[in-house]
Amino acid sequence: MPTAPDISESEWSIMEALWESSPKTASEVTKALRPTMNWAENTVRTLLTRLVEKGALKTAENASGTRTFLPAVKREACVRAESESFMQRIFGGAAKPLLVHFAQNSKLTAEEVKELKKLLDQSLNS
Amino acid sequence: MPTAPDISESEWSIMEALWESSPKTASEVTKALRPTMNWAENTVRTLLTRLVEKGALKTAENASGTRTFLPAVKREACVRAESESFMQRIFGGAAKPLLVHFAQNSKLTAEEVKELKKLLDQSLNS
DNA sequence: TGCATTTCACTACATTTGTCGTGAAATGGC
DNA sequence: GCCATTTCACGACAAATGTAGTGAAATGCA
Repeated sequence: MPTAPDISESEWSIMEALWESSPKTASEVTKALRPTMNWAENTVRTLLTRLVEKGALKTAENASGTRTFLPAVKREACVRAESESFMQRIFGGAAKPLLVHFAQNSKLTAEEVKELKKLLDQSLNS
Repeated sequence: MPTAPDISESEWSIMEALWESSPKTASEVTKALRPTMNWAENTVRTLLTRLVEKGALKTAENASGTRTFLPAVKREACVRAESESFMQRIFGGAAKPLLVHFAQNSKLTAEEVKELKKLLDQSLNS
């Protein structure tokens, strides 16, 4: 399994677009992101290139001979890596204070609370 | 209240040392961090200076005329800001998937689970 | 088949971050 | 009062990030 590479904030947007649906050409990625990030196509291309260098994306030829991009690492793995590093940085690596923080600072519906409590229980006898 | 400034990873270590106990002189901070980060004193001084520029730290003279540093922003505020930005970046701003992720990926004791469930309940009728 | 458009590989350039080094200025001891 | 030590203010410099621009090459269409 490929170790999740270090993905910067802008790069993360690119990854999201491709995790959501891939493969995509550079201009398709640009279009997909157009509503949120108003990036020039070259900006997107630069980020795509860097992500390929980092091993976060792979490329493939599509029918019309142009290049397409697709994830080389699973979103879940990257989320885990980022989460781990965040927890390390801000909460000294401890899950509990982190969970306390978000439990206290989020407004959740009764439904969500029920669901989370169930998950917490399951995390015990597994 | 001062908006929490953007604090980088290395800078965060400095802040922790000062949140934990302040004021401290530059060399005191260096010594405090020595076990973990093996930074040259000048490195620490640079980070201290940058943090003062960013408004994250204030300075004061101590008895012996040398400068001491102390936080200008509360840890809780910075934690909140970092957490918010992390949640935004990785979980699209939604607390539930974040909590789900950490609930599933952490090994918690029965005690901690109980405590967290209580907090979740409280987050409802508040 | 010649031109307009798209794609790409390079280069660029300002900021931020991580890590110090230098050299002057201030201080504490003797 | 003089020297060794500390403290600081600045400058330095490479890597990572954000955000493109240029110019050549490939393609699609009239």
